[in-house]
Amino acid sequence: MSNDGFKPPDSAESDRAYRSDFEFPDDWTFDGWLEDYPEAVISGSIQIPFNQANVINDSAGTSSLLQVSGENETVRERREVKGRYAFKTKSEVEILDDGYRWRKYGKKMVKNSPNPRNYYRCSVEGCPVKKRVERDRDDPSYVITTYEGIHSHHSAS
DNA sequence: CGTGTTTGACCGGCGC
DNA sequence: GCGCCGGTCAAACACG
Repeated sequence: MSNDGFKPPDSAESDRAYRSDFEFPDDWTFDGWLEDYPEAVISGSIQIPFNQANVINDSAGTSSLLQVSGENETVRERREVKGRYAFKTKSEVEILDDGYRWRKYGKKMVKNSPNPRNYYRCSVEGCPVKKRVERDRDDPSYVITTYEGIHSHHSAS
């Protein structure tokens, strides 16, 4: 398996240096693929459950890759800490259909990155889930999506 | 009219 | 304090 586009951190400290705008706490861990977003779409219209994808953990078990081959081959990296999930997806499009409806509520330029960060909230009334979408500043062919919170519902819309 | 986007203002935390 | 920085609000706007 190729790790192109993703360099596993030697330590939490070096990883934070590598991606300093992502505030992963020191004790962030990988603990399995999303149960909360089982229907996430990888790219375009290709839709597969996460648990059917190929999962690769690094030796420390602190990060992982999700690799899916197909006509739109996509590599994803996922990290999790305390209900916050970050994915790195190789994709030309930033609007990745993950099965939920989102309402954009903000957009900011972040320091040291030429790319804006977009803020979305789940469209379902009262649902607390938010996500951020931005391009990887080091490799703009990747889109980083960070989910926060647990849906208060199960239907996608 | 219903829903979602755009965009500058606003706000709170933090370092100096 | 003050200013920077990231996150959110909300009024105006777009579009079916």
